[in-house]
Amino acid sequence: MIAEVILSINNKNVDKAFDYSVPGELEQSLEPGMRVLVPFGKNGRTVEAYVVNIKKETDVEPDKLKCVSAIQDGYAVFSPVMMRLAVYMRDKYYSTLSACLQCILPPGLSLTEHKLNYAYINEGSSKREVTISETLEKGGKQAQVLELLIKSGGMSISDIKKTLGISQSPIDTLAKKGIIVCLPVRIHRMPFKAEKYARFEALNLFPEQTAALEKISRKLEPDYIGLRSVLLHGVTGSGKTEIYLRLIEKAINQGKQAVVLVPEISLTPQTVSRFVGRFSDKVSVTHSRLSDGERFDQWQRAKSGAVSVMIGPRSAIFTPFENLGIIIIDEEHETTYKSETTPKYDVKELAEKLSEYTGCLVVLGSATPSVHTYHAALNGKYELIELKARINNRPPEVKVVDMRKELIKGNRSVFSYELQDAIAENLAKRELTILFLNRRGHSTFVSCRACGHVMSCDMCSINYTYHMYTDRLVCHYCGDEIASPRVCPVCGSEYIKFFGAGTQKVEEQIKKSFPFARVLRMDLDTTSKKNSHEQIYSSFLAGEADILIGTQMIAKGLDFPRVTLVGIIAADISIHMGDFRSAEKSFQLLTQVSGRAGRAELPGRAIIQTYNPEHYSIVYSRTNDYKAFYEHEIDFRQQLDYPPFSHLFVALFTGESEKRVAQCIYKLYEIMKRQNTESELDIFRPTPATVFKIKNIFRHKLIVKAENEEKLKKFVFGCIDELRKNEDLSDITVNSSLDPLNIP
DNA sequence: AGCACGCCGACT
DNA sequence: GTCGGCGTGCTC
Repeated sequence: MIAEVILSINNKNVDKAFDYSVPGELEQSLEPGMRVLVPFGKNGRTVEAYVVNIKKETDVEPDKLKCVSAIQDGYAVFSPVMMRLAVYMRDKYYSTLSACLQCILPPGLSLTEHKLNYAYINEGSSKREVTISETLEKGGKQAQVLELLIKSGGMSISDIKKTLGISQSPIDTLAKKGIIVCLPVRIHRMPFKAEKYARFEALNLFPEQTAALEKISRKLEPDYIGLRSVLLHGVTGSGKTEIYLRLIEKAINQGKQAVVLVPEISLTPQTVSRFVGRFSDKVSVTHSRLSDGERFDQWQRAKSGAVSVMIGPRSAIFTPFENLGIIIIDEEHETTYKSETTPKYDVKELAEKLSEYTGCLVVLGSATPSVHTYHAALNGKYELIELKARINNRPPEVKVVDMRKELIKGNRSVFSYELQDAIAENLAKRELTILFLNRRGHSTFVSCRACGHVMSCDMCSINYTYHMYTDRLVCHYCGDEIASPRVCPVCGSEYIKFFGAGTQKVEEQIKKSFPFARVLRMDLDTTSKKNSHEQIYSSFLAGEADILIGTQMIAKGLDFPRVTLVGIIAADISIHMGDFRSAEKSFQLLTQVSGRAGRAELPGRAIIQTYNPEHYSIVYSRTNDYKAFYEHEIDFRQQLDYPPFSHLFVALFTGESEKRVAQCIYKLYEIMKRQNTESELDIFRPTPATVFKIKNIFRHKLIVKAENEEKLKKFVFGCIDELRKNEDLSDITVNSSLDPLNIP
């Protein structure tokens, strides 16, 4: 018997199947999809490997053939479907099969197996206990451990360490002395308790929802033939979640399982509670804040059939369900669905493949679908299903305020008169207000009025952001901090101006204008502590504040039922990002934020402040007209031949020496120019990245545009290989991506 | 990736 | 005459 294996070595040179003979005693138990240990190389070092095939014969000469040394887990960690998916990923994302297989496995698979993680008192020694307590240092660490174990009878080692605030060594010593025993115990860590969640009963459906549900659930019938991908385009509050829940219920009733993908930022207890409230302990959740062991446990629970629904970020697509019935991708337009590390997979593409392999249904949901997906839907790749009605409430009334006119009127504050009045009104009515500020790229910068010098971080090409509480300047890329300058470091002038508005400035201004208003702030600074996010949210919901000021994070995932006014302080930011997708991103963000207003029985309104009131992303988000926005945007994309009409390749070269970075990427450019004989590809001159320096590392990028994805991939990766042959790139990091959602 | 093999310069 | 530089090629 011969096993074909892929080594867990992430290198193109060894990314191929190697044959090993299987010793007789393993023949019975070995199956494809298992992890094994094999000797590899001249000195036969032991390497982990994945069995991809089992066969009778091999072409490898008998004297070369080595033997599988051991089986790792005793079961197949890869199903045939996941193996197939890995092969697809390798080809599609230009990666190695090894890296793809490792990406599919949960982190912590290897760690937990044989670790001694549980300790208890050695029964044989209990009689000697007293004697030992004499010999042990009183109040010493070993004595404390012993005392704890006597009290509890037994504990997990990590808990002992946490409770006593000690290291592993006292425990090891006690174990060595034979006083306690350490064991590997399978402890099922639960990241949440199902019984803590209130039951979430099925809601009555509105006619539009019923129609949508019927259309989609037909696709779950065993005899259904046709398109198995759906784009559910439903405005905020149109009841997409109830449709998801009904579809999952149907899949479960058919003995199938469901994967629900949610952007990491939206993976809040509120989101989870809907699913747990409906399906209780059939639901499992993974997310990046879980430990490797906890994530492994959730993976295990899915594999063993203990749960039928997995909620998680993009990596949850790899949940090892036996009989997957449906994949739901909520907020499908979010850019986090594309991985930024190799293999740079796009989870929507993987879902499509899984649907092809297993026949499962794929449902993409969004109030503001990505241009890419909507275009695909109009071209028959997805069945487009729309929900136009908002349940329970009216859409918010959206006002756009031209800030240029405010300046003419003599209003130099961050709030327009209109927004000020609205806030005052809301305070008087005791209704809740959200003020949204997209701080990214619009940092409050500090400059000299005399010479115009802008204070910026020496290590990153980023202007410092002023933090009022600490009266310091902070670089938001590397975290560097300096004291606020009193005089200009260049010309010595005392006229320093603090420009723009950060959330702190907004908070300060609110407190000045409305001294009695109770204000909460939610941004990176106030949510750095664990659970602070949750605390701010619940305190706002409990009515402990009138106004919530925040960045991105208040736009996503959190439900604010009692908010009737949303103020968008500066809508312009995302419009000027120098990326062909900035209008799309801006439209999505504005629509999302305005949609926070008026989610209960109270009507809501949103005020958008901007210097570009005529920009189409603002015009159409004001009227909440997705279709009109899409038409405008797709036209623009077509005229300039941008995606989805073409594919973009972006190479990012980074390194300590700017000269070397520029030189190397220029060499790549020259190679590309030379090889582009048919002029099929558009190759742009390399330029510094938008942020051209981070922590003293220089960044330059090069973009190639082409119609044919396969040709583009072959071409660019071929050129990079060519460059590596001619040039030592050991001082340069090359990061290449195809159709990235964020251009550096 | 890791390691051995191999073919040319300065040294006990 | 050897020690050691890292280019090339192989690993079941």
